[in-house]
Amino acid sequence: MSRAQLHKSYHHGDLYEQLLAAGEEALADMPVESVSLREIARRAGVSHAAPKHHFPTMGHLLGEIAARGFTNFLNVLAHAADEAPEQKPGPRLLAMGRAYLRFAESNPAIYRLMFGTRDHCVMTPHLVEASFAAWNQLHDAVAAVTGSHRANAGAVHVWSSVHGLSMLKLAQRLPPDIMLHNVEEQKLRMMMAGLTTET
Amino acid sequence: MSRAQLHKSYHHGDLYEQLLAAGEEALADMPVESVSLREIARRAGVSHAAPKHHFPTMGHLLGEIAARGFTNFLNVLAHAADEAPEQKPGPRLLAMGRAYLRFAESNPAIYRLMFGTRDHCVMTPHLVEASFAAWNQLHDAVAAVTGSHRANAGAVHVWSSVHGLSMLKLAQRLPPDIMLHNVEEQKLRMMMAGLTTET
DNA sequence: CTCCAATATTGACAGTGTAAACATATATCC
DNA sequence: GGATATATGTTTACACTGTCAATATTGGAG
Repeated sequence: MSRAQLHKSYHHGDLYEQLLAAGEEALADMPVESVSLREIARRAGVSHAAPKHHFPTMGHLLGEIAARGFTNFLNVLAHAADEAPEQKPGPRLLAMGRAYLRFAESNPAIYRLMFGTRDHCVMTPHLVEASFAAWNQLHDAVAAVTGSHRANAGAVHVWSSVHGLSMLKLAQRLPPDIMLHNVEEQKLRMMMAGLTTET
Repeated sequence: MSRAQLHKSYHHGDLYEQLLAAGEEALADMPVESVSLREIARRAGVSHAAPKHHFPTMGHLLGEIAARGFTNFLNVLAHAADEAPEQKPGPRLLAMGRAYLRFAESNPAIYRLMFGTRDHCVMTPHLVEASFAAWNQLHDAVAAVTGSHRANAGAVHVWSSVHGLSMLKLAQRLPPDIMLHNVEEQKLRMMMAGLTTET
């Protein structure tokens, strides 16, 4: 056991982190149905039962990955709002909407995990907290546009819109010739118009 | 083999139909992660390999179930439009929107299958056709409101809205105290307002 | 230095989807 | 009508999965 000490000890060090990283990696570069607990363990260079000591269940591992997805998501949206061409509530919200669509498109597997109908991931406290934080962020951005009355309905309206569009695109349930960039922009504007129209 | 002839012969008769029915039944009354091909075969009273002679793959079976879901869905929406309190394009579309939300809520498993990100079901020709028909129905209902220009963007807008709301509710990604019936109605009205506002 | 708790491995188990080999019933042809 | 081919069942086998129990190794506290 002389030189093994340096490079690779029996105990892994921070397998917890490594498993999360390996999981995100796997979700990013292989078909989602092949992402198994054993595959993630393989990628972390560890036996198939090792994760048990860090996550009671595969669902908990995926839940934690989803939680990270949410906090990353929140940061991306906040950044987008701050980079909006004009620092007023409307343009800020619109910039967040565009960033939302971009996030879903470029992180499809993690996005599905975040909003999956709990087929896989367990509602870990971290996940509840992170997803709630994301909701609050959106809610506040909407409230800045609508005023505090109608903020709830407004937030539901906006989130439904961008989430629905993201999911339809991911699931490829839209006719293939329809989703030109232009249509996406028009759709976002209809969303904004519905928000600010008094009825 | 005297009396067995009457009740249960070796050959099943129409296992194809029975498998679809058993699958729908299973999706309706057990947690989705327990719906396996073998479970469906069990429910149809047949060995686990029997389905192979009717569906090349479990994905194809599920795809066919999803296709049926879509045609049922189309009928429900058409009926709702015809029952709208006022036979004008706006009220008809609104009635369809409400029916959409109701359908998703009362058929959660099949709805998830229909719009799932192809984790499970295969894009069978039937499925492509049925989902395309549903899209066309919605597209026409929207076009009747907006006129043919902006019909594409309008249909994307409407479908995204109701689909997104349905999915968020199914996935329970909305704060639990927020989704009062009132909010849902407000959201639908914002959707309609966005549709008809010239920008 | 010793011993314990933490954390890894190995092996087992029930369950999965698919495929191949085998059995039986139905339909077709002579 | 009886042989036979085809459709459609069953059984068995395989590789894989998530989880658990038993075992091995290690780092750190006393």
